Amino acid sequence: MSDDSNTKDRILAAARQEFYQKGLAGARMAAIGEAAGVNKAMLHYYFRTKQDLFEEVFISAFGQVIAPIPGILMGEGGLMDRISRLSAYYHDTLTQTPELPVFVMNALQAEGGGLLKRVLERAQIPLPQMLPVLMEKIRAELSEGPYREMDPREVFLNVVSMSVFPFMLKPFLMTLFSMEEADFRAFIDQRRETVPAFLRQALELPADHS
Amino acid sequence: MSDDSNTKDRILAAARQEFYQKGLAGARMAAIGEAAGVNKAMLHYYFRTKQDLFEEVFISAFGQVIAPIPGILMGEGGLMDRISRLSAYYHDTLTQTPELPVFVMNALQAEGGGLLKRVLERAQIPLPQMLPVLMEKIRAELSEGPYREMDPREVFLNVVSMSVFPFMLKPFLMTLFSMEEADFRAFIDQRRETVPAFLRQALELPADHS
DNA sequence: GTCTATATGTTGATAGAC
DNA sequence: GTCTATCAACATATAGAC
Repeated sequence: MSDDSNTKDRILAAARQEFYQKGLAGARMAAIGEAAGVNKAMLHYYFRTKQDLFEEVFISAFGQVIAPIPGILMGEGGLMDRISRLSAYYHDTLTQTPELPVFVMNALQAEGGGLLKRVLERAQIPLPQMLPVLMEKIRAELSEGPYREMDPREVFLNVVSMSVFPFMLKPFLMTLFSMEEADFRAFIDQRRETVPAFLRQALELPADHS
Repeated sequence: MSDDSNTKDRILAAARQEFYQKGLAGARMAAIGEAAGVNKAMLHYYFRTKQDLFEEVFISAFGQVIAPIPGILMGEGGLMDRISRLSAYYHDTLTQTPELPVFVMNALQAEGGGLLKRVLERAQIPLPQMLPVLMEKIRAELSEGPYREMDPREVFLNVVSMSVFPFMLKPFLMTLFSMEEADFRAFIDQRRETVPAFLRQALELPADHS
């Protein structure tokens, strides 16, 4: 697939770096070419325009963020187990690529609704169709199991918020808490355990003492 | 202060709109001028360069996001009350300006650590000095009150994550959950109550039944 | 497929009249 | 303070040789 000896893939990898950090408007085709070890002209040979190259990168990033959701949340195990798996998935993905969420959300905010619609059509992403089913499943589990009453959309939202947002705050946290790279890593790593525990405490009813 | 009959303030207001949505690189000086009802040249008359104008806007946005934290979390009342007030503050601010967090975090990611350092020096923001005191206060309250053991930084992080991140997901949520503007508003408004409740359940120890 | 050279269009910024 | 006119500096994109 993404072979580094393949020119097209080297360009894509370089474009990812550049777009992730600078966004569509801030990215420079020359910088991408240089990082990929080829001339600017090659970028246009493989991907007609900057916009096209950008959307290729965006679709892949977008997929990384939302494609795994249905598989994880509709998969095996109890509700809390699946929630923990989703949280762990984001933790692992974003540990490797912490710039991902800011890139995606900034693109969505800057390029307007058109981008999202185009991407949902082009890339076959099952989430939009799955989501109502998913929410109904969670709603049913919440009302059966020993859980507090909650809007299933809010459960979903709280899980994602606590799992993803701290990575976006990385530059923030490092400055405010006087952290080095290793400190941040240690801090964020402990959340791999504490986030699911926190969610469990918030969602589960306390054991009956009678 | 920000008087609409004042040219400088009209420019600042227009710049905010433009920078919030498009970021530094994507924003156009011509667009800002047009929105402010003045010529491009005026922007340079009041704010020498695009970069200067941007940093003016960024500092104000950054302050809106973090300046109120010490006052709220060091203020009156119990821990849960102050946490609820912080959550409510973000809720109200971001209801009016949902683009704010993506703008701030994108700027931080794109412009690198230099921006943050410059801003913390220029704008007198007390948070960095206050934060250790704040964390120690929370730590003490957690160990005294009927709360679960937790890293106070994580408490802080979870509060902010659940309060802020959903606003960043606005375009996402509207598409995925098939919401109109009014639907989103209703959904996010209910969180003004449910988020503090969720946090309380996660943090407080269940009442003793004996 | 890959490069050099160049066309073409924007954009931030300034000079200077009013 | 505000405008018009203009400059200089990129940056994307293409043409064409190898």
